[in-house]
Amino acid sequence: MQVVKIATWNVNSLRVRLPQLLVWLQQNPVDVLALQETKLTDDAFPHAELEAAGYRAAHSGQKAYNGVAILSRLPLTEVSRDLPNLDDAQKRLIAATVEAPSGPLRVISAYVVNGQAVGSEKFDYKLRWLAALSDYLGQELSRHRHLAVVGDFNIAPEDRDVHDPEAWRERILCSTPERSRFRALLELGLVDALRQYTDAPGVFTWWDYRQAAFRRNLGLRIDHVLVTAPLAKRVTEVGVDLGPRRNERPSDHAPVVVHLAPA
DNA sequence: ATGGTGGGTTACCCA
Repeated sequence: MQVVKIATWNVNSLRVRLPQLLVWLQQNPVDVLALQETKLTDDAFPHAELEAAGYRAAHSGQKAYNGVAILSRLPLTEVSRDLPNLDDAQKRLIAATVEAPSGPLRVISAYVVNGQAVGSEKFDYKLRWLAALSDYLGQELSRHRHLAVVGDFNIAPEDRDVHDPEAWRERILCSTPERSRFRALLELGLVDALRQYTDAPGVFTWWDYRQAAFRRNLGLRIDHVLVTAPLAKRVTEVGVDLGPRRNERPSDHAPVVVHLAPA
């Protein structure tokens, strides 16, 4: 049986990032790649280019904003694009079952609401969206033993995930209500794969385009891979690939990659 | 205290 490699990457426009994505997949032939912020309608999704690279894909997108996808070298079944319990026009969630030789793996690609500023209307929408995600994951966990929720959570779970915790204290991405909602996801029975792998501070996945934040490593860890306990036992490696963030015209996020030993 | 950068579209946008 083979190791299964899964990754997640907020590409901030798949139209702009597709060439970089194809290069990255060639160098990092992961089995599954979840994307966020494709910013494409479904009819504009580059299925042909990805198929030529060996990947089929399920996408849920819209014009200009949001958009999530799951790319896979293995068959995808049971694709779902709904977030129950929330009347939401924004395309922020897609789920599919990856039919791996070692057994089915449920993958959910999520682009959590950014929230703009603590206390704003968008912040309220973020908290409601996270509550609906919790409800949905509760249902999914009752059906799928090997499940991974991956994507841009727009939450830095702890101070060690923030370059300057005092400057970010109770600000968007770091506030207590957001961190409580993130902990609630873990309390459903999910494990933060990166934190199972390492206690190291200063592991970041996002750096603002402004103020040369990447060069100065002013980052936050807001992209995550959450796995069920049976999957957590199979995790052998978790890493953030800084390579794509060094590209010209990069996404502001870096990919997170997880290796799973055979079941 | 502000604004900076880079996606998107042509907006009092979104991150």
